[in-house]
Amino acid sequence: MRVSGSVDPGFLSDYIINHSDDASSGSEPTAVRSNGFKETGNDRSSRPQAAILRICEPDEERPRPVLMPANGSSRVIDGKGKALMDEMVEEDGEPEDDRWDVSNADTTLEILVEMGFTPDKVEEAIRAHGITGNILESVSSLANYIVTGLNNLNLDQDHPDDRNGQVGDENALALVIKDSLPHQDLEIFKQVTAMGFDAVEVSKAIGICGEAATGDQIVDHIFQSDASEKVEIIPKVEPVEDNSISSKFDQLLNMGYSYVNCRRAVDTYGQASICELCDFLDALGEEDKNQDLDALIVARSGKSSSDSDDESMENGKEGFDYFPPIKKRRTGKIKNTRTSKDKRLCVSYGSSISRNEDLIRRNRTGFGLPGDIVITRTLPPDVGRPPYFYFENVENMPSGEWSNIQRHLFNIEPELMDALNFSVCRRPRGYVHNLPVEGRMDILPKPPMTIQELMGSAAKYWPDWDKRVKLNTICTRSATDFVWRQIKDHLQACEKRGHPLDEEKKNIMYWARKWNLVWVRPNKLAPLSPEEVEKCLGFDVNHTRVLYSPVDRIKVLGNSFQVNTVAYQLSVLKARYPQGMRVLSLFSGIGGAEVALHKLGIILKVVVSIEIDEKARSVLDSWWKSTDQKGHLIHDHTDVKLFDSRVLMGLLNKYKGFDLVIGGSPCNNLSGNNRSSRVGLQGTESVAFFEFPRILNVVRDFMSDMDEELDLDFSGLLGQNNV
DNA sequence: TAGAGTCGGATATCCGAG
DNA sequence: CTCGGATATCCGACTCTA
Repeated sequence: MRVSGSVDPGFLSDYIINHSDDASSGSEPTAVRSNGFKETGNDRSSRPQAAILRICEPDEERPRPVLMPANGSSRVIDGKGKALMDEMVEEDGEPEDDRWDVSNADTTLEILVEMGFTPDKVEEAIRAHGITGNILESVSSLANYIVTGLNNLNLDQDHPDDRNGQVGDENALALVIKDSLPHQDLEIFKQVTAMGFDAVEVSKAIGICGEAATGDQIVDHIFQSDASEKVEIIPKVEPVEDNSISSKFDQLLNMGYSYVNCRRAVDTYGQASICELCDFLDALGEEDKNQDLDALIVARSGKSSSDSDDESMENGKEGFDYFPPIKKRRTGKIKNTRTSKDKRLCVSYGSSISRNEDLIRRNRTGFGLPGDIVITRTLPPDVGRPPYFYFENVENMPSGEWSNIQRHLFNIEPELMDALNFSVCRRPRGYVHNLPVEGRMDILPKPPMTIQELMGSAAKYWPDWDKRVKLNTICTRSATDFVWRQIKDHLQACEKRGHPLDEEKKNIMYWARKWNLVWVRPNKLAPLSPEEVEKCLGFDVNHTRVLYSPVDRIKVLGNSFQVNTVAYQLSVLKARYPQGMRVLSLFSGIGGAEVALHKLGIILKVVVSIEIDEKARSVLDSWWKSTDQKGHLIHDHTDVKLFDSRVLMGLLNKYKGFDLVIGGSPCNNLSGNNRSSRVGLQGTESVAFFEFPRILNVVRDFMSDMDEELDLDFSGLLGQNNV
């Protein structure tokens, strides 16, 4: 296990910069969070770590919530650092390290004291570590040195006598922290640091998340914050009294392991201790090594974990509802079954996968298909609440881009779904959403599920040697004459001869698969018609007819959702919004989301649709009119990049918020089909993705503020009633 | 490890309207 | 003849699957 306890250099550099600025100005401090929102000193939710850690006397009021250190404190330190360094040189001689720099000693000492460390502790750390020429490095390494000791504290010691020097310096600092935190914060601080998270990170997270934050939220924040990426956090493991599988699952989740990995761990080794499960999860990160939990367990306890758990699992006595019935665990050594594909997925999704997960991913069944047992999931309360959001994009992105998307969408793992399960065509997509997953339902009528169903009477021309039942992904372009030249000779030879040769079959099938060609007459292949594509994607026939040009119709359809797939995932909204929904539809295209909601029978009270393509907009307009919608379609905004907060706030105020933010951002720079500019999310078109979280956050903040106001109104009413 | 699949882009050429 | 829109042609790499 790696050593925990490090300090975010980013925070420190900010701190140092702010420190130097503020020391001279003395102005009311204001910090800017990474999300761009300003935090003022009067807002308790913005209470930064420096304030939390600041030392205060027992009778002193809680430190004022400022990010900058209190003015004047440096005067106390003035000269002490340099004196200390001089003393060390006198004692130990001049160090050989040329980075040893006395000039920064005062500043480093000052900053550490401002951060809340006792001068004595800082002095001890300096004596042990020295000071380099770089202030940031010095502060970071010294703070780590001290905080590592802090993490090992027993914070439950609460005897007043301890303050009088009966415990060490670290405990003195711990008690200072206790004094400067309200009871609730302290409990959370203890709870989260007990998981092994860095005390400074925890303090910082508590400061940002505010008074009402739960332990889960603090952990989430740490993982979601940019800072967390720079900090290697290995949870420490405490013995647990509650040995139920669900409890272990919760604990592992709270420690910050991914949902998928937690599932894998308890699925495979539900009866192992938390400590062992953590080792197993850590081992998953060792991609090139075969890990064997049994061996770990035996090495630690001398007893195999496989003795007793099979029985209890078979009995299913835990009643665990996080996932389908647990399979009997394997005994003996665990082979490293992870293929290179798994490893790539690890990079893409930030987690590793088990055989079951592998199966789910290979079939792209997400949290379960209609009729399956649904795999439920747990989202942090703050993430799982309305407004709901739903983001879609191609599954096969350049490596790491799904991870990037996740980071901007509350670290929710994408649900991999292939429209093949709902229609005749492949369409492997990733969906990041905060929708509930229980109670999903399919919409009727179902689209054709096989090519033969799709082709109707023309199916009789299908040769028996073409074994295709499903189509490949529908793209934005059809086959051209070039394709015909490739297969024309083969087809003509077939016609003359009456049957194809193996080589001809192979060539014909290559192009037929590549361009989704279907048999429309004997020995005659053709690309799908726009009407057939509409059927495949779950739209009504002639949904795009308003465009007239088949090329345009194919293009806008190729960029669209598969309606049945999306409707299945959105179906949970039907019962929740019986009066209808207010929808903010980004990258609307031809209205796949709107059509899905409509087919679900959800009333579209308001749809604010943003789509840059005029042709696609005209399709949605046409559909809206043809289906006689009673709600409002706001279709004035074309470019999400121009959809700024001012405009958005106007709409939010007008409609009192949105219930759903939905959209699939451009995949141009992500699709494997793109040969010239598959550069990832930073590409010219795909960069528009970042507008999704930007807009979503504005909506969430607005809705959150509205909820608070309602709460206030409600409490006011209660008060009146009480009177 | 070979085969298969991918919400595509840039440029050249064609064609019809004015 | 010019211009603009539509169509044709050429362009691999990355990733998953069996």
